[in-house]
Amino acid sequence: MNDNPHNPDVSSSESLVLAQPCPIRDVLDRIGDQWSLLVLLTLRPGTRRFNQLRREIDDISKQMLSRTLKQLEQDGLVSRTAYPEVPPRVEYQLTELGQSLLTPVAALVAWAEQHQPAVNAARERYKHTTAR
Amino acid sequence: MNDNPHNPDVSSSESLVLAQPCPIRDVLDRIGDQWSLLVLLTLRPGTRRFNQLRREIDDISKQMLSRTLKQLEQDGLVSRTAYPEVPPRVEYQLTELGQSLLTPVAALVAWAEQHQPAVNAARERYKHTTAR
DNA sequence: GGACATAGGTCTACAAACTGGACCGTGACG
DNA sequence: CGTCACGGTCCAGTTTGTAGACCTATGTCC
Repeated sequence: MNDNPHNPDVSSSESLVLAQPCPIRDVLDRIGDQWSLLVLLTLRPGTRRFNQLRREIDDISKQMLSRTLKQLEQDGLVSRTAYPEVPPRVEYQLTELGQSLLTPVAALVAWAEQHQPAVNAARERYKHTTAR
Repeated sequence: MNDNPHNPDVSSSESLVLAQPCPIRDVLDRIGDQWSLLVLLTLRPGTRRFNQLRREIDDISKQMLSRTLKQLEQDGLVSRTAYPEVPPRVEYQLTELGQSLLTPVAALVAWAEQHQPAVNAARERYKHTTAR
């Protein structure tokens, strides 16, 4: 399969750093799951309760929020505090690790804000130049 | 609904910056789709052909790679050059915009590498403390 | 005291997204 | 002359996400 005669020396020209068990993949798979970054960003200003997060993110389903929070907690990015009251009260907040992640994420958000016009322009251009 | 005695003044404490039509969501939805960042990172060292990308990323399906590349091209992050040869040759490379995005992404990757032990430790801890 | 609301979930159908493999057309290799 | 390779697309089947009913247990209203 990889001893292809047309394609000499493939293995050495490809870096293959992203082959499955690597830290980049590992972390990217977590935060690149549509919701995690959003939750983290929403927690940036401070502690939030479950439904509060849901309202702020607005189009996340309960199940996904629940699952995402559980993962973030598992990864040590968010801490969960449940108060044994009725109705229950549960507070989520960033851990130190979670806050440290927000630094690079903030850079990403800054990029998004800064380059949004360029992206939109590219999209417009694509619509016009597309041959299909 | 928001006159909950435990939760005074909810509406004013919620920032709601992430309500749907916002640049953050817009860009995060693109790059947070499991594959886009990976493709971008794989293109970082230079031009790549379709199947070359597929081999380097290794567990991406043809369809998703095709779709992801199309989106990245649409957003002006990647350029596509098809040579009318047989068998066809198609080269993808980062645009300037795409390269500019890699700066904050690299910061994220650096975070991932640096804090991977902490994340793994948190996962271990979770496994032990969990009551279920 | 009985109905109803409330917070934080979970469970269950149903819908959307993703996967793996077949397929396409044409030229080069064996 | 059969088979492989390239860059895709298309289809069937599996996985993932969604909306909404439901749960627990108390406080509030009447």
